[in-house]
Amino acid sequence: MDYNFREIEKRWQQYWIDHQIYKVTEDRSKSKFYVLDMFPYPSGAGLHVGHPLGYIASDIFSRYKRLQGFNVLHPMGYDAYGLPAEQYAIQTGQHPAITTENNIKRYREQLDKIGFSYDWSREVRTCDPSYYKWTQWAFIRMFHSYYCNQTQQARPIHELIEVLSKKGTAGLDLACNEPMTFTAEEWNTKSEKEQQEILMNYRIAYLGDTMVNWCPELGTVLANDEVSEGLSIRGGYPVEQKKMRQWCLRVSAYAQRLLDGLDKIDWTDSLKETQRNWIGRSEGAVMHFNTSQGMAFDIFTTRADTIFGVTFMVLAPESELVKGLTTDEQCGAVEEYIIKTKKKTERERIADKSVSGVFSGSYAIHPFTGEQLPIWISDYVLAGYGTGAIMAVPAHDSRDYAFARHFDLPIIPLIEGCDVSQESYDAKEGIMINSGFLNGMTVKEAIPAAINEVERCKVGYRKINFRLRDAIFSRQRYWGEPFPVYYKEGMPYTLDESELPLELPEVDKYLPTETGEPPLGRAANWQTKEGYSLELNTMPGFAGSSAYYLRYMDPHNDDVLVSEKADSYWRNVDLYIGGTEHATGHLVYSRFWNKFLFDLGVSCEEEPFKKLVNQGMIQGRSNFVYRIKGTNQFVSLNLKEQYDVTPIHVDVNIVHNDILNIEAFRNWNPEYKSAEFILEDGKYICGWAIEKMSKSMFNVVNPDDIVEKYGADTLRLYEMFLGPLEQSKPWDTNGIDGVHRFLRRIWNLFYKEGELGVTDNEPSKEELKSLHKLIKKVSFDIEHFSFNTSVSAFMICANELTALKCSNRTILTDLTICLAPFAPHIAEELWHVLGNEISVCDAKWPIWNEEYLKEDAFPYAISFNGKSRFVLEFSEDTTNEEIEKAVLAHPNSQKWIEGKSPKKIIIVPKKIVNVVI
RNA sequence: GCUCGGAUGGUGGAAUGGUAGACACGCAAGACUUAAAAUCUUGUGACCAUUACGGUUGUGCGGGUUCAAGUCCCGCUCCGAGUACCA
Repeated sequence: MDYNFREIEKRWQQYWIDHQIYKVTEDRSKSKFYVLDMFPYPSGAGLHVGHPLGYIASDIFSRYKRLQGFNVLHPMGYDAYGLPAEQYAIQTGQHPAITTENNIKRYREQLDKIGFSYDWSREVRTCDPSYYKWTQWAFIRMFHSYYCNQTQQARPIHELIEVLSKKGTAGLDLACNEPMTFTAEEWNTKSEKEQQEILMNYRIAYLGDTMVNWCPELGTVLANDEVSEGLSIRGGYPVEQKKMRQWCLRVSAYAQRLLDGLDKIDWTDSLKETQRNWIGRSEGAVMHFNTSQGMAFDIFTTRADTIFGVTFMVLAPESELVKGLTTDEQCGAVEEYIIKTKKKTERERIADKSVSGVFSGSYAIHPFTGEQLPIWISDYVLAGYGTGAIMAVPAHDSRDYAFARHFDLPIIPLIEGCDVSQESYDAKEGIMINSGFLNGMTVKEAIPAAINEVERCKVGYRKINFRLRDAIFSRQRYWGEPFPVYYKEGMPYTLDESELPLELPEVDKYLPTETGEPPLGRAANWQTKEGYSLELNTMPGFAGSSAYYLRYMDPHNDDVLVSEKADSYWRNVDLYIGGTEHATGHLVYSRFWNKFLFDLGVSCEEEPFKKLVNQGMIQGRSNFVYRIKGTNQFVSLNLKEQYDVTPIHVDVNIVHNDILNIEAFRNWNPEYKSAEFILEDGKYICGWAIEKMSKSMFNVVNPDDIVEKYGADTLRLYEMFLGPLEQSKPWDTNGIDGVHRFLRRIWNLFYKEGELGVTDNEPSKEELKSLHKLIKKVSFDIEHFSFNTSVSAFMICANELTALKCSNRTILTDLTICLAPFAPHIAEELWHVLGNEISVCDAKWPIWNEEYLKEDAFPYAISFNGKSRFVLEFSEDTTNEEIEKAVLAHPNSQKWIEGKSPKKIIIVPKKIVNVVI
């Protein structure tokens, strides 16, 4: 019987469905293990061969854990809301729900072919009302919560209302937009609307006027992580800064906890570092400056020690302070400058490194020297960070230095021996000079000393600042979760939780209304609350993906997001596999969202993802043919130098091992119907290059084609064999024959000349050794995510057992179990061939026996002065004296000793003998 | 600019400080075939030698630690990823 993977894979996939092999329940008699993939956005292009890489790795791990006796939760779903479906809807009028549904169907077919062990009964889709009910529910809870900085947790807002009505703001430390102080009497005399406005300052989900990334092309605002270098991540359209009233989530309140939590989770250092940079904690001081105008303002600095080097102040053009600090005679110039900077898109502003600015006309007063410091306005200061104003120390900050040089402002060096004639001295090292009470201190001593003095003189206070901004949560789009919000006298109120889900209405077009309202403004007869109008924005993409891992625990529960029973059993994700591209988006929002739910008592773990592994990207490997210019003649790779040629991308699917299938090429494109070829050795050899996998490069490899040609097991093994999981690497179908041959070799251990040839005799010593070496290696490799080397270990073992002509039942049984996580179909088949009734998924992972791994003799590399020369074998109990004697007496040694007597002989047991001459 | 990775044959990649190049692709030779494919066997870093045994050299570059360095330390070069007027 031959290895007929098509028949085998179809049969066992059906068997797994029929027997509900992958369905899991909360079985408290077993330890749980939760393995999660980042769920995909179902795009119209379908899966290419790069997408399943992480899924295969997580599937191997889940299956391995299950074989070890764990109760494994391994679910899958779809991140179904997103821009591409909506853009497609705008162009074609096709409802995004239909596009999405079709794409999901396609994804599911593709995934099913690969043989994953997902419990599909737990599937979630973010666009499904029964799912987004809980996204809306979490939003309502955020709206009705505030964040207490003293206890570092979210609390229900009614508790705050009670405190405010009794004590006012006295003694409170709350996360807010603007610090406020008022008494209980003041609070109690305010109207409902005024009270609501005040509460908005404290809510975790709040409506705020903030500078947002506005993308005119997409007609929506975007979050910081959706923008890179002034362009939208989706589509690459320019993004500009605009002030808008938007829903925001107070992620910044959780900054310290998000930072601290990183120490408790098992993620890679680089990913943690990326999050630390994104959170951007910096310790420093807020300092208070009075001005010549009488008005005062605050700045933030991390270098309070450089206070004596301040020679001017700078405000961001968007800063509220600009108006009050501009003198009448400078008014025109300032206005002109602000208009000019506003016109620049974010991208232009970043690209434009030239220095610009304008003098406001007023002066700040130095808190220690009383000196007058001119106040400038420049776009190198950002409104969104700190207070939107800085003290400029040109000697020790490169940006201030460039500005000072450009406008010819004074530069005062503060560190002994530093040379500021060409550039600023930014390093925090050296001895302070020109700095009053700080003189003689090192910079490291001066920083805290300066802050202490600032606090003592009451000109400022110690402050920790975070770069992490609140998340902007509104999108002016159709295809997203509607907000469960209605407006009464211009103030937002949430729907009652019993009214959820608020379903997405139908619209006639997926474009903004004529009056510029979001697409939901087109919804006719949308349900309304007592005649009040509903919120027309929708939630962003990350809303639905922020708590999906909790919903998988209890996906059909209509009463709660997740029951206490399910949550307390599954707790959090033990292993999360996905790409690094979510480092500052999804992985921050999810942690925030989960911490909020933790504060609410909904989630019992503060961190959602205990261990996280990033799989690398799979790039494309493009193939080229070389057309001789002006002809329809193509020349093979190694002859192309003799001609003037144009390289042309050719579909990698009609190229095998870089050899072009000429017939397929002629049929590929009518243009090449009559193409002629200059061959080498009768073949046309193509050139190649590593590029992004994309349609336009004709280098997309579809997993379906690989499965059709080689089978799912070969695909799974080959994806792992390609290289280390975490590394980016190009897909190269060349080489897949190797793993396919390996599977056939395994098959041939069972079948000899078409007959099943498994025997029941005692396994030999060599067979046991080969098998147990494999068990040990594979167990170790899976735990360390070194799947590529475990595939190699399988190949070595198969080669050894083939050479030993092994057909032993006990050996083959354990081999089959080891293979099951990697190649489940063939393993299931062979497992049943061996006479087992249950699924191989429920077998028991074998444990290696060190007894079998014992060596009779160990090869010792015999080295002279550290250079290996030859190999001798010694048994474990050979004494050092005997080894020395044997080495020196060996005829090969004479050449290296050259008659001298060795100075020293180092013997490392089982490894090496080094003779130092 | 800053942060974090990485650099090993023709290719993908192995290697707890201890025989560098496992395993696989490719290539070459051979076996089986009328032939091809498939399969199997052998060889395969480079250079030198070849009757055999063998020798020299070799993990981006330059130093260092060590009996011993691809691996550890210091200084570079190049490549990749993330981030960026964050005060």
